[in-house]
Amino acid sequence: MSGITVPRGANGHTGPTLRRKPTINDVAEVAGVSFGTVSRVLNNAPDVSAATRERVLQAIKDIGYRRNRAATALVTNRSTSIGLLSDGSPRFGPVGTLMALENVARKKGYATTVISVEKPYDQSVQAALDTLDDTGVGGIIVVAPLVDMASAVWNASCRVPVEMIAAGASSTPKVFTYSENQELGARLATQHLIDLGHTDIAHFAGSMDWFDGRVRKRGWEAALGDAGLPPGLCVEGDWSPRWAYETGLRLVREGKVPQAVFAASDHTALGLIRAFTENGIRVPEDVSVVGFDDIEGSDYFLPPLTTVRQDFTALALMSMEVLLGAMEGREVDRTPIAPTLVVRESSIRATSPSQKDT
Amino acid sequence: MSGITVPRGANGHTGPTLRRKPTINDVAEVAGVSFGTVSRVLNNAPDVSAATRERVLQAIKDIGYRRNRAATALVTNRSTSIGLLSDGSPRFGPVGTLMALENVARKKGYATTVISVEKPYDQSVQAALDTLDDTGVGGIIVVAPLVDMASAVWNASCRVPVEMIAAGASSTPKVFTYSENQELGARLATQHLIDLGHTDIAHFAGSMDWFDGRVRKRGWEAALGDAGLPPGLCVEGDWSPRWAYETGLRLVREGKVPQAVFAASDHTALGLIRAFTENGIRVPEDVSVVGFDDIEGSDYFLPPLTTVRQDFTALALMSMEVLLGAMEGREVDRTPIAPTLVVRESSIRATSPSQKDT
DNA sequence: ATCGGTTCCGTAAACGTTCACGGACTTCCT
DNA sequence: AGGAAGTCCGTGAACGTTTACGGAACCGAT
Repeated sequence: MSGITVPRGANGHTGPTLRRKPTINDVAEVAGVSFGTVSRVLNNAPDVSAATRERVLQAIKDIGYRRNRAATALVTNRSTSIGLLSDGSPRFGPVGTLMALENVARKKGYATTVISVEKPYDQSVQAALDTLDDTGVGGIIVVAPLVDMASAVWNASCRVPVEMIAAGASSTPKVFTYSENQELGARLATQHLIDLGHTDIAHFAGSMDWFDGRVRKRGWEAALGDAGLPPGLCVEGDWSPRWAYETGLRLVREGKVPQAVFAASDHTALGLIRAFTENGIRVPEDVSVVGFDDIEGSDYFLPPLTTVRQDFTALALMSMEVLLGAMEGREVDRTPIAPTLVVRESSIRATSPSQKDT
Repeated sequence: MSGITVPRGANGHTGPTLRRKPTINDVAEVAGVSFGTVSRVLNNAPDVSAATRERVLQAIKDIGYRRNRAATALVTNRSTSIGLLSDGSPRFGPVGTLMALENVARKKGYATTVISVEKPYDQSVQAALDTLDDTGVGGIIVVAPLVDMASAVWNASCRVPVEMIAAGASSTPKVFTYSENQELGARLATQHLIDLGHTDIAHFAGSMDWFDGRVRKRGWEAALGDAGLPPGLCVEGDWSPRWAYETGLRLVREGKVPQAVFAASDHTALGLIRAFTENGIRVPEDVSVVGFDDIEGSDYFLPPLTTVRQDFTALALMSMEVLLGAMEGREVDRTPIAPTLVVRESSIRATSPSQKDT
């Protein structure tokens, strides 16, 4: 089983395989020109007649020539791929961003190589940045929802431009950031509850280890403050339905269930809705809840969830624009994307004045 | 804004940047040896004394040398990265697989470049394969849940080994497949319902455009057949909660709600549970339902969902093993991973004999 | 002292491109 | 007719490695 070696350059599978990758010289030969000319048509340089260009193009097609990226990268010292760095979490936001990023990169003609990092970020981030640099990326976008990870990025050094997508983190000379305006999203959600007549609005926060958690909480506070409302109950969790369920349970046990709650994520909302429902507290009749993320299926929760949706495609588009700008020395506009509120059935007008009113 | 050009090799940002990437020659110079020797220690070839090796290593560290992958790739004609191809869908299964794949690749010392394809697969798949080949990947894993995409892969040609992760698709000489044993997963789910005493077991299927949809349905049929039970109602959808909700509604309208249902995905289960619950049909008291996927939060659905979980990490590990095997001409074991059933509260023992019994 | 064998290291060619030069034609003007 | 100015194309060097080859220095044995 293990003694079999494959000749260099060959591979085990059969089918319509080429014997050897054709080079620029092969093309030159069949087209009857010099390799220099082929190179010119490849980079569509001006100094080549229409006739020979046609001939070369035909030759390229005939023998199935494809440009060797390694050779090109070697001589030009610039690359046609960009690096993506993320924490390994399969969470909704990061993954959505990643997918969208790959999409726009491809459409702009860049390949993306992604690598994810793990827990002791101080080491892993620098290593990942280096690996990415090795593979010849022209720039790097890091999706850094965790503040630990972000500070590792700040401390790291890198030859190529690094952009960080991190809600509410600040730019440094070395790495600049871009993000959705999640604070606005949180304000939208809270304001919606306020507009519905609620005055006792609690927050089931996400983890404060995440920028998203921090900034969503800040938005909630701000909306309340602007409306002249006292800050409601705020509990800080870890985004999980489990945590939300358990603290939801605790709240009903202690008789502290609020009139309305802004949950930092749809998953959080899911957990607390279960806690309430299981105890005869109806959503939205007894308590309104709004989530954040608009994950798949949130429109079919019981009840369908009012939530805020982020536009990952727009985010990806913009941040790619920003990175490309940095790579080419351009300056680009960097106003953040605004999320939108989507109103469904989990939030409803306050019927009675809040029980807590004096 | 556009007249500014950056000197070649430089980039806009400041910080502890290196002026030029040090080469093997720079190392040689500070170590006082020839570049050949440096190359030897880099590839830890035997013919170098401990003393000079140490000196070279120190020099490498001192000037922060890193090997230029493009140059290496150019001369060795083998690469240290593998390509990942997927459809762009952010669905649970594919994304989970992708993340896991990246993880094991990294741990094995391979970078991954991912690219996703869009609708007319006949063209886009071949193009993507070519692009991947261009970037110098040593092999490609395509996550092909859609049968259209898979056949595009079958028809495409590629120099490097291609592996497809597609449940229940067959291998061809050109591309070999690997997958979880999802049919087993579906059997497990259905058998669970049978063990609970249900005899009228319906299937809310996924899309038949997906291997996963096909194979999960097959598993349901097989389990029923093996138990000597008549095939129950089967409706084919598109995985969405919306579809499941609406056909769930139709079923109650037509008085056809079954005793138990195996839903092809958790999202499907979510939709149909809402349809039932809204109409006073209780889950699990009136109808048991089991899902498939174990998505985040399914343990906090109302009620917590019995479902089947796939081990993406194991899947990724195995398929990487298989691909690496193909790249190196080895043969490796290819028995599929078995998913596991996770029993929660949405499925319950049948109380009365099925209403449909004659 | 000479020789064969090790051990270590330097040298040159090659990988497939890009790019700056410069040369051979053609064309057009005076 | 004799350039000058274009137009098109070939040539050579370079990019940073790997690898095969060969040579210098040393060793112990004759």
